[in-house]
Amino acid sequence: MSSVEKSDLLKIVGKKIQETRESKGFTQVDLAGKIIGEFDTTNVSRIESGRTNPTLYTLYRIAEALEVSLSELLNIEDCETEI
Amino acid sequence: MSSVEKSDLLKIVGKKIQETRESKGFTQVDLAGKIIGEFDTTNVSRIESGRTNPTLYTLYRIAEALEVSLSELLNIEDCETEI
DNA sequence: TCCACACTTGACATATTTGACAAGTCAAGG
DNA sequence: CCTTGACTTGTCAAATATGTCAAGTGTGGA
Repeated sequence: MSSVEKSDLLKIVGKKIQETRESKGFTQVDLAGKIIGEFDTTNVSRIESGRTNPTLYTLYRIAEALEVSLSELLNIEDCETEI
Repeated sequence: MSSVEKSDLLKIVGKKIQETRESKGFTQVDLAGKIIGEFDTTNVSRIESGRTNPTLYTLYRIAEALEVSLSELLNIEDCETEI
């Protein structure tokens, strides 16, 4: 509910993606390789660092590659907003 | 896990947004009005019908306006994939 | 019939994501 | 040193999301 700013939202979600990826022991290269369709490590990097505002479908493909649900990946309720 | 196609994903999420909006008794106009920043009913319509692939921040703003979490709004696990 | 409301659809300009490639940083190891 | 691996950063073209306006559809009420 906290009405997070756009740039903070992107950073929070990016960090969540990064944490999930690392917890699975994947590198960004691994992740990009597992994603459906074409996907460059460049994009992984940009999304993880919050420099880009990914689309729903992109988030979905990342969630799939990370073997978690979209819902889990975007569960930012309990996130420390320590940006 | 079912590896939904892009167009189906957009329709499923769109429908979920519509259902959530209607359950709150909002019209598309109400919703657009409650969304942070500029937002047109045109966009609500396009997103609900799955004709557009919304960005993370757009989804977040919609979730806020609907008073649900992003995670809830994108919980499509239990969705009938009856497209 | 006429009007208002809710929603859809088309077109358009602008901004931005995506995808692709090249180059740069930085750390660990040979 | 030098190389390799992981990641970042820049640029570019193409596709598309967003924001805006205008017009169209359908429904229900006065």
